[in-house]
Amino acid sequence: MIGWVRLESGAVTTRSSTDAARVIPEATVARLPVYLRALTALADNGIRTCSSEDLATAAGVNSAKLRKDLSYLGSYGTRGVGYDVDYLRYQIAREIGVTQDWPVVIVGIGNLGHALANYSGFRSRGFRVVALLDADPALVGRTVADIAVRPFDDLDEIVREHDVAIGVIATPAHAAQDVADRMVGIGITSILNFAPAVVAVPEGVDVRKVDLSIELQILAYHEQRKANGGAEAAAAAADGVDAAGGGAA
Amino acid sequence: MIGWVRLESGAVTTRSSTDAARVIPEATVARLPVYLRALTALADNGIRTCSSEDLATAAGVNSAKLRKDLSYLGSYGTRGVGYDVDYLRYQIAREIGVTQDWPVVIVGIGNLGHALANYSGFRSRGFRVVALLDADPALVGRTVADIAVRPFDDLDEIVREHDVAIGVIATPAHAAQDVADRMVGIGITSILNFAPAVVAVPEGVDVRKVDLSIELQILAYHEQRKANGGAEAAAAAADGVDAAGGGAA
DNA sequence: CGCATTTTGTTCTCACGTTCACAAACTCCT
DNA sequence: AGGAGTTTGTGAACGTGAGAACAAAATGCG
Repeated sequence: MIGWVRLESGAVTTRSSTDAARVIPEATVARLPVYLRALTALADNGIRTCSSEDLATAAGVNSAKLRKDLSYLGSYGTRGVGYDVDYLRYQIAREIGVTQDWPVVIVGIGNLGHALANYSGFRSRGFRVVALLDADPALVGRTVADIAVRPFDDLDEIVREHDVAIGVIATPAHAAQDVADRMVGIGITSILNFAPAVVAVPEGVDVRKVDLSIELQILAYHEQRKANGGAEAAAAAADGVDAAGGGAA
Repeated sequence: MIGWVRLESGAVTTRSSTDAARVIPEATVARLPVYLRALTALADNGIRTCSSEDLATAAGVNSAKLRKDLSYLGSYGTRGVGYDVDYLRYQIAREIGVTQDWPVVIVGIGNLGHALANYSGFRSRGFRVVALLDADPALVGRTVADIAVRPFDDLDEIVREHDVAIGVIATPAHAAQDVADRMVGIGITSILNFAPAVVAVPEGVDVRKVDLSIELQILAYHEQRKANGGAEAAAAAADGVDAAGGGAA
């Protein structure tokens, strides 16, 4: 009976190139880029093979979680040996979709937009900034990171021309929803929002939010709890609650 | 027997000013700053009272979750009426710890560090940048956001002088672990890491990681799945998996 | 005063994510 | 070839989080 449950033997592999029961949990998806980076670091150090323990250490997770995460992609390791660094790296990159190049537009070229435009990590990881947009006429025409800033109204044209699917919002909070609406209207289906505001989008559009001050506030909360070394903190620590959450990596 | 298990009846309320079984789930802690911002927005619009439904909409969550989150803090609403905006705002701010001012240092004044130093959202939310540090002598002495950039070696002195508990790392990846070690060594217990690297810290130190390209990679994954409009995507959609994860806000 | 209405706070159930523990599978050595 | 040693992949137990649903408490109206 157990033999029948295994999915990668014989008949099943005759499916299309991408294989069977492919529902990767969101938590796993969020860690795949971390593994990818760790593998790249290992490869740069000339390491050809690694165990789940090695990779887990490099990625800052425990090895059981790593193995389970990888198991959602397929069986890319060899028991008793470990993983081939380059092979696994390619498989993860393919799964995430960074073997191809993704064009992105950045809207809002203030402090943060400026920094994002100059951030080399995008380019090196499969993302290409095809345009910088800003509604402020004073900024339009300036060149940032070798890219000319264009008026926000050019969004339609640019998105159509480059077939852009991913947009980055780096505007002040009050402009964020308008920008998002406009992006969605043109067919952008993934948004990375740096503006400190909640943006509502229709179903089918993904939004991820990066909020600098929220991260600090979360740290402040834990910091405050640590500082209150009183009775309640002690009680919490006794339960092992202290190290919970964003704790030791 | 069940009666004995209940924790908040009678005697327990005679504890110290902060009340009893105070274990706020990490997921809730992460949302409190969002509620805080939504409340501030409501207050700015002159709204004095709101229902959980109103606030939930403003914060982009559902009202049941909001009420449950708030219930961990205490009973600050009035049944049949709703919440007093200012009162609730103060309670959340106090819980997070942003009624006081938190001094922070930023290490690494490159693209991103520059943007962070200029980010007004920190100051307005209870965080004060007390120093900018960089190891590069060429940057030291420059002024960014009205703050002079100082050599990294001044870290000890600055942290002691201002009693800094929170450090921000905005260096290149290869320097991140060194900076973190140094920070931890001086007594910093909360780190916000923008460098694209995993930093290991001892227990008791909180690290939060903000990684721009990882966020894009997560979006790329979902984008790729949407694009593969084939059989597997259809099967996933039938399960309602499509909108999962970072989906509609 | 009592009743209908509103809205909170809480309980219950289910789904998701993490961790443990172990069998399966591979290598290496004798 | 066979056994000892390694390491993966996964089943099962556990803990946390989300959402539905409802009881409790407040208001307002007749």
